[in-house]
Amino acid sequence: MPLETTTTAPEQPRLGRRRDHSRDADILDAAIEVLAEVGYDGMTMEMVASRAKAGKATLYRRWPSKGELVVDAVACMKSKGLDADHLPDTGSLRGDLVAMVKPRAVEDADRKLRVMGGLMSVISRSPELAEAISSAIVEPRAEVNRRLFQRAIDRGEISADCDVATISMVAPSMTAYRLLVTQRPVDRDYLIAIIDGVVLPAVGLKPPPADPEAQTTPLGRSADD
Amino acid sequence: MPLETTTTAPEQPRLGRRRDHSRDADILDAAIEVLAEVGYDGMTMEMVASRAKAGKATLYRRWPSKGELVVDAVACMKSKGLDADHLPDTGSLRGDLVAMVKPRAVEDADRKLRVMGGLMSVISRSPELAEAISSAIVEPRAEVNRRLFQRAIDRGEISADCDVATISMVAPSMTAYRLLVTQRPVDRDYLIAIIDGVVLPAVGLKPPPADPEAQTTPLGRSADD
DNA sequence: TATATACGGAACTTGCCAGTTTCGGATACC
DNA sequence: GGTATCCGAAACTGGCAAGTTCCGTATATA
Repeated sequence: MPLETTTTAPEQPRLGRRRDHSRDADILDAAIEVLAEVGYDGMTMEMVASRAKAGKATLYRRWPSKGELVVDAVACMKSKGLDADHLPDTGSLRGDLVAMVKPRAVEDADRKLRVMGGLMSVISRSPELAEAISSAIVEPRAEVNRRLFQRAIDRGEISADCDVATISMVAPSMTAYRLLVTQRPVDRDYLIAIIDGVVLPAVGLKPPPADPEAQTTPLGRSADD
Repeated sequence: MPLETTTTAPEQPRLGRRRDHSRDADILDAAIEVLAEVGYDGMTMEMVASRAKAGKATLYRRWPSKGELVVDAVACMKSKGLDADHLPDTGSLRGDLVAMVKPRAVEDADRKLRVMGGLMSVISRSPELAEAISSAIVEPRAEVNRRLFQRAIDRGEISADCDVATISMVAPSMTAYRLLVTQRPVDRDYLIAIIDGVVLPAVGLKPPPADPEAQTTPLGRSADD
């Protein structure tokens, strides 16, 4: 959902063409792609325009500056990905956490992390961008985790004393560091290792004993995607 | 330790002045400061020169390009900070971990993390810079943790089965995320919360019961800085 | 069909910054 | 003291990218 781009109530032209707002999404998607690849400073308006098969002027007709286009593009990522209101309930915390590890979700998180990395050096100097990143990337991810842990508390699986705020950040932090700093892949095995080796112990749960047969978990991989 | 700046064996001038290599450190320190504040792309050679009270030409007499100056500056941070060969042994893993949490060390880590954040978007496109960051910032920090855990294994305090490689990354990852992404302070309380709430449980240790009197820990704060 | 408008593309202006050159002054060596 | 060399300061060059303007074309409305 792009932010309001026309400042005042748009006087509709009584003749001719209207602004084609369907192109906005293409442009924002192109911006996200470029951001993920080369970062904020490496990104040029020319790159975004050509990737969206648009003219540079078209970009400036809709956004007043590169900075605002980027803020808008980041905000646009909010809608995509996971929805904290419809989390599948597997009956156990480990089940819930492992259920989050699906190729589609991993891929989405990967892209968001790369975008975040490309914006890292700008975050500290642009409160608007920092806010956009927080509400589009950081908070949704943390919120999902918080709900999963709260649910585990509610069903009596883990103690109500545990520091949910901190533990919700374990997986996001470690995946970000792994991908952006050490440049190693964040794949299913790594995510399971974090769940079983760090997150579950932190809430006082023992992970299941290592199964010599299955690589990761017997019932982790589900049919959908 | 700056890398070799003169390419060939330097023919010493038989008359006049020699190059004043004592200024190298000032310039590299200035570069680190600027990097921490505005990042790679925000940094200009002009900024570095003026902060080091040097001329821009002086910078280019010693480093052939901005990129190599930055790689050298990052490599220079390696020597500072903790030394993995002389870690104090408090007799327990928790004691060792808490002993790392000293104002001087926290401040040093803070600076290194900010520099890393300012270089984040460049890492993926410059293997040399990635290597410099890894060997100056990432590896030393991880190595210290690995030794502490290995020592705990050796003294029989924790199981030899635990995933040292992964757990060594918990604190670095979470502090980096906290400082660079959520922009909240990495202070003593936060570090202790990670140690007691995440790291120790992950290796199968129970943290000491909460002491209603002390804010953090009874014997954590030591005399030396 | 006529027209007003948005479109893509390309030329253009402007400002910044990497990197270079020049210069007068300082300093160590002979 | 003479001289070779390094220094800091400042002027300069060249390229690149943000942002603007212009133009021929496409298209939705009347």
